[in-house]
Amino acid sequence: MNARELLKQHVLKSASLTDEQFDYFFSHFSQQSFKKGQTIISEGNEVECEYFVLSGCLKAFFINDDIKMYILQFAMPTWWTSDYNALYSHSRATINVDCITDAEVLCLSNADREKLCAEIHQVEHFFRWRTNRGYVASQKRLLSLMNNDAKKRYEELLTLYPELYNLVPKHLIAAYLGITRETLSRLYNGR
Amino acid sequence: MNARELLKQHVLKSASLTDEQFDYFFSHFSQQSFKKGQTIISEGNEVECEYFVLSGCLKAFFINDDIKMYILQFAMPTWWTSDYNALYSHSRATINVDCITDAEVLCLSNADREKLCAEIHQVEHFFRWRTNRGYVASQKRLLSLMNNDAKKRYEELLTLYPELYNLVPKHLIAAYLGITRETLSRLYNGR
DNA sequence: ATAATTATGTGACCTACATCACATCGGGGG
DNA sequence: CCCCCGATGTGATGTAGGTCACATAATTAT
Repeated sequence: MNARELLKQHVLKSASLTDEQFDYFFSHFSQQSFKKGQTIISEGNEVECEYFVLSGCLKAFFINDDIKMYILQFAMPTWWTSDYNALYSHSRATINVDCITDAEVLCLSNADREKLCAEIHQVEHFFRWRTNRGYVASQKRLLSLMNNDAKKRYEELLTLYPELYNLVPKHLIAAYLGITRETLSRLYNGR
Repeated sequence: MNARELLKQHVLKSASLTDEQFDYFFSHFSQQSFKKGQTIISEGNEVECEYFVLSGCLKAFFINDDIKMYILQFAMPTWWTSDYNALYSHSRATINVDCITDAEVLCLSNADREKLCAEIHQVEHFFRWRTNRGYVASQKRLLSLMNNDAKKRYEELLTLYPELYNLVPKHLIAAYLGITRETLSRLYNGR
């Protein structure tokens, strides 16, 4: 499926746009290709855009003072990602986004999103629901982090996104779960 | 300040409604009063409404199988709360909301919110931004939970919301931080 | 193909926080 | 006014997961 169709099917799930409206909406996106390992957003820089993943897999992550990485989000096809804190508040990025595999994305600028939301009520509706779902998912992950031990969180992740198992190196899975790669290795190799 | 003015000032921060629009918007809210300890949403029941806090302090919390409580959110004046997962997906509540102090709230039904969002573009805009901010806050808390130890999280919480210190019993602060009351006690009484 | 990274496994030991047990304090209802 | 229960403090001990160290397998670059 091409970029236009993939985005269209995704958007129409939660908003009803006419064909003309969608074409206008789509005209504000630019397609970009990245190689495995390339950085899309890096800490300290301005953040202009959010990204809709067409193919491949990205990660949004934070590096702390001890150079430990924590992964906020994996982003696979039809997922959106960015440093939303920086994007919404027009501040510098505090997280990074890069490519776990080669990837293609559609890029939408903050200014264009706001313009489109103001111009087309249904676009605003779409973005409200996208964030609603993100918010609920984030709350669930918070609860899981407080309530479940590492093993349960690992099983939960693989149940929710089985495709990650082969796609993503284990030390990144660990960084998502909030544990070390050693602990993760011990979890599935029985202590 | 009365309920109408408090909500109006809150809404106008991120949306521009005319006086008539706001009056219409406001007419869909119903005011309710609760006593300390009263339950507003309880696990297993249908969730109809979300709540805008006028006065007092609520907590949204989860109780796990071991009867341990985890607090997802405190809600103070001008904050919104509900079980959004249940509310949005029309399922039964998996979390509870009750009153830490006597409280007054404005109650808006899910159906009315959607109706208002569809009727008034600026209302949809308002709710999009409200959730945007909630999403960013939730991501920050996730990072903090993974990256910082209990002491740092405690200091962070008190810096962000100093009013909680006198308002909320310590065992609830602990339940928010994801630690036991004993550990919290040891943190600020130097081991 | 070979060298150089990068990812993963595994042991020994350490630490933050949990658990359990019991003491004390303080405020609201009878 | 007193009693009782919820909130808090504190010690002794248990444990999940972290840290460090080193070995080995799998990719990537040359």
